[in-house]
Amino acid sequence: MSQRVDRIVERIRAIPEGFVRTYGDIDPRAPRLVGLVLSESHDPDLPWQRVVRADGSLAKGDEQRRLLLREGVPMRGERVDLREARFPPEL
DNA sequence: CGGATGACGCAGT
DNA sequence: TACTGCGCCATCC
Repeated sequence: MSQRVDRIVERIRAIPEGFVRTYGDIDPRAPRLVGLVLSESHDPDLPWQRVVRADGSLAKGDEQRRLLLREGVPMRGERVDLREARFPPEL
């Protein structure tokens, strides 16, 4: 796989429990690729539920919502409260 | 070598 | 807030 994909996987792995990051935080130039990687990966150690859209909405609906609530991620309705739960993007 | 396609982002309306 | 259009990058055809 490309090193770009490796970087994406690394960054997803690095998201701590109770926090989330957006597709754009993980790869600003290719957010859609982030989604593709997640959809293809079957790795149980990849915390896929911690990757959300830029507005806090969830790509995987209810299941994702349950998992996030279970690890204490603050929600506002159907979306994650990013002001509280966003893990800082690297500069 | 185009063209379409995704767990998307952003600006404009 | 919702919807639209266009940009983005690796892949697949």
